[in-house]
Amino acid sequence: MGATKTEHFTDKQNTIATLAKALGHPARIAIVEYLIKVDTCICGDIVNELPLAQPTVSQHLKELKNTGLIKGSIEGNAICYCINEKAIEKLQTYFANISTKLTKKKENCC
Amino acid sequence: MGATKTEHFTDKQNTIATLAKALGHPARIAIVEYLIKVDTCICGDIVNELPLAQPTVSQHLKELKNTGLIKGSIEGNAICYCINEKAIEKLQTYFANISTKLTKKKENCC
DNA sequence: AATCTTTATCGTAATATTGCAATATTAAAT
DNA sequence: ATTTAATATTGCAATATTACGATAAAGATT
Repeated sequence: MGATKTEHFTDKQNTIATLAKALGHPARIAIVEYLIKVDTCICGDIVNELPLAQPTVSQHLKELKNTGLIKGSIEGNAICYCINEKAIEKLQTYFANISTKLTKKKENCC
Repeated sequence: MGATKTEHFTDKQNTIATLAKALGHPARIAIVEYLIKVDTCICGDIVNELPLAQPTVSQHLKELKNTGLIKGSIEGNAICYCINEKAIEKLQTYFANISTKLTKKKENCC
């Protein structure tokens, strides 16, 4: 035990959960926010932006990349990371949808 | 080590990360979706809706409650759970905001 | 070629999460 | 008062996550 039982849930549920999980750490939120702030892909100084050791940052970047939230391409001896807009859009759409459903909710609630 | 270093990040970053983390499991996504689907707070059969043992579900519900994503009130010998719209709204607003920022992005990107 | 810079990987320790059986709790029903 | 039903808590095993020092890899600079 200890491993998530993904097989019992729908693909969509697993996808959203995976994306949410990837953003479930303040460092990774900070990375995503930084990439949006700099508004470009010419990066290479993400480590200096975070209050964590370089291997830790590298690990968080890897995780964001694995879930598809960011993209990275080699650019000389630096690596150019940037947001994957499609992944963010998935989350945006998801929460917009359930938010809409909630506003249509009857008032028979606590 | 092993514990998240929340103290180095902003309150907002920690808040969003906590909410995202709570939704970072398909079972908890399924619970939230179910609560939205039934469109009411008269609950009491969440356990039967999920492919997990009762203690496991109870644990997931506790986690959602701790992060403020759902509310629960005792109603006889059943417990009435429902969505906390404000928490969902926080996420919705957050992703809508960064999504907007992304569309305004220059095209100097990979 | 030797060195510097940047990022990744390995190894490891500390902590957290997931899942469930067993048990407890609490209120309703008999 | 006993039983039933619904949910919570405890205890524990398996696994995952977080963090970082040490080291490796690879292109840039000198």
